[in-house]
Amino acid sequence: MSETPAPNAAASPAVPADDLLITPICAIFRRFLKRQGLKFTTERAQTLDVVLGKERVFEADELLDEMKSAGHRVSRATVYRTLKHLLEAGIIREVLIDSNKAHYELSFGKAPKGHLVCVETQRIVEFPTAELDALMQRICEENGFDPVSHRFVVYGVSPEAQKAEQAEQADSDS
Amino acid sequence: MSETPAPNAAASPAVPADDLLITPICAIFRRFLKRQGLKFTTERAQTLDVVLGKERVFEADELLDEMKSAGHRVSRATVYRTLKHLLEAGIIREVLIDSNKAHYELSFGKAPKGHLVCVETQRIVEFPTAELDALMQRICEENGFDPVSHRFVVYGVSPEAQKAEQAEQADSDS
DNA sequence: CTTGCTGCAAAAGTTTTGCACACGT
DNA sequence: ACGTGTGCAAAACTTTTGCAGCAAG
Repeated sequence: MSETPAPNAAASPAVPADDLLITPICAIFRRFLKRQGLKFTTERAQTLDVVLGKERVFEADELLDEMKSAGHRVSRATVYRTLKHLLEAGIIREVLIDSNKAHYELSFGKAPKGHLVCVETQRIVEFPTAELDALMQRICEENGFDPVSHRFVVYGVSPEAQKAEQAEQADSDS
Repeated sequence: MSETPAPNAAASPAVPADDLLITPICAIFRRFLKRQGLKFTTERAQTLDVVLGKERVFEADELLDEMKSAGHRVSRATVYRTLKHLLEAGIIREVLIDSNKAHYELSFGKAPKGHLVCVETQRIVEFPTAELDALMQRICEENGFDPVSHRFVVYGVSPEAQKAEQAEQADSDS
């Protein structure tokens, strides 16, 4: 059951480049489904809708909660199944933040981002990764690989957590 | 229950730099444990021993199997508990390969490595990441973070998998 | 109508934990 | 002796799956 991680490459054959900017993502998803002999159901539409509202990294359970809050009646199973399709359609991509649960982000049309994660508070800051794309190319060439995507995660202690730590120190001194 | 990912930084205060090259890792682990008021047990020694033999990325269950093969009687629970301590001691680090299970590698004294993963065969190639250390510094400075570590994973299609794919194409043409 | 989809509940896979007993220091 | 550690089995969590009824094309 080892899972193929976010095959962004699948997005390229999915939609002609020209359509990328003018076609609503919803239509793109519908086309993707049709091409695979799959159906565009209410649940899938609602899931996509909530996903499109996400500006940051999210996880499956969080998405489910948000959908229920939005008044959509959808099962956990369906959310997981739909996330798989959104991955294959290249509309979202997987972000590796920790090894316990999957994290996703909207990827449509956007360049891959780096993620700076606070090891104390789990706060996540995104940053652009222009130089990493070049590095990916080079590494792949050197090893005969065909590049698909890359992930760069930096772990550190956020300013907030640093302050909290200092406060703790002061406490133990008293 | 969110888990702190491989705090490599914990390694620095653990052992004076001079000892790094002359002290057996076993002694370093023992010291680390003593400092924390923990005990150096047979099971922990055996786990460290098997871990030291690993040249590549490994996972918890794989480690347990290998230990049993080596004739060590140890429980799964103890392996997991010991991995936590090895992480804190900075002797191993976590490698994010997929979001279903944790992967580790021996990190002692070694610079962080990048990983090139084949999305088809899961084969992993390591590569050095000198330029990424500098990038980590810069990103952390820009955001007021205190750098701890970083992970860079590139996904691609390995030469083997490319060949297999071409063979498949040829098949469907016939 | 035919085929795929949903929800439920159960299963599967990894990691954690409570408890009684055993072992380093 | 004291305070940790260990093993076991159960629990916790995320993700997957089988199945019966339901809905899209």
